Amino acid sequence: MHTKEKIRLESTELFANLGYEGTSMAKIAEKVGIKKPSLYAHYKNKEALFFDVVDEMEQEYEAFVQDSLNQETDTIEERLYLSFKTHVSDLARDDASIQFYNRFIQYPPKELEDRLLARFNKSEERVRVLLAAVIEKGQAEGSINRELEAKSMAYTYFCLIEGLTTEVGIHSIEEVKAHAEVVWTVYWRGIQA
Amino acid sequence: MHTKEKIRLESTELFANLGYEGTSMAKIAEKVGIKKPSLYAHYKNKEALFFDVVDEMEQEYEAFVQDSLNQETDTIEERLYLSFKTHVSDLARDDASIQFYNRFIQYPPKELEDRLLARFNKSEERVRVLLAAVIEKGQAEGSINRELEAKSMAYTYFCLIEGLTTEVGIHSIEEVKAHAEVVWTVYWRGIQA
DNA sequence: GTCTATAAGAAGATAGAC
DNA sequence: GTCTATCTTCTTATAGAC
Repeated sequence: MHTKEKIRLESTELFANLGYEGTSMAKIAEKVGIKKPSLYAHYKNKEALFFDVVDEMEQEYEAFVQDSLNQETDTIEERLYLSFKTHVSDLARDDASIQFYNRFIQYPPKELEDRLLARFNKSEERVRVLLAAVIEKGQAEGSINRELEAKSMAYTYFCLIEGLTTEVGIHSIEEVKAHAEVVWTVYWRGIQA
Repeated sequence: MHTKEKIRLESTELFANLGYEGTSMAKIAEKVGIKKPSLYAHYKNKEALFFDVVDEMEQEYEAFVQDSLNQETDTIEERLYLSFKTHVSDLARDDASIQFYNRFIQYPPKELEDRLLARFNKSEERVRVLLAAVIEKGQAEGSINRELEAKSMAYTYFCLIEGLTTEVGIHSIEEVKAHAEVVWTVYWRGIQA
């Protein structure tokens, strides 16, 4: 693996776990296995390194949602349920990219806030559109309520995912997975025709 | 106001907005209007100051939930809806205590993680019990589904609140409030008898 | 590209005068 | 209790040899 890739990989994990201020160039260098000044041969400064990670995380997150929604199922209900479960499994899997995304969408470092939120906003919108398309299919098929707007139901879906994401830090994986089942039951009752 | 109170007040806001690492003793001192070393006459160190704020925030959060649930209404549905709306309004109100609570429950500084989560876990459980009691009342009255467990429905409620909390950073207050209405509609459809 | 050495500044915290 | 002065450590970042 090229050094630059390794820097991106290790710093993703550190940023996700320790935050922006909590991650020093020294820690990154140590994990990569080089000395601190060598980092500056690959990135102009800490900010440039961080935004390189942001770029990659956005792409990964969108690809993940797309894949989760493209799984083969008989009904739209199953498709949504499977996607929901995949999301939850991913939370539990302690995936650095998802954690990175969730951490900085909520708590961007003050000096990078404007640039970060502009990016995340667009990314969230793209992802919501993907889900709304599946929900609309369910409405066309007649399995999902037609009085509610598809994008409203998509919003609620991501709202629950984000709520469960919050819980991951507090509760055990098993608890979150059990809670996710309950949450899904309530959600499906809420949107079904 | 006593200096110690002012320190607690100003540092709550700074911690909530900038995080633990992002908040320096120098910044706190400046906002309070004293010099940095004077802080150490009131608190042994930064950690002690932080945990003093944690204590107060927990109490405030639990009192807030209790009050939101004790509002006078005709039906349990209205009572839950009103509490939900109060919660959302509070998110939008940019309240430092709620933001503090939500920030550190999700992203505790690594070196304080164990002590913080132990506290928050107990606090969350107490709050969930308060809501479950109201939901059980709804079940007894017949307005809320009896096949689902009250505490599961309480869990989903807080999951949605936490999801909406996440959105506050990204979207405008108006958008979040509009989303909250939609989310409530789906939730109520999900739990009603 | 990677290293050693080092600068320049900010962080948490303490000593001791008033 | 608050201050000035100071210490130590850690931070981001650069200079320049190899």
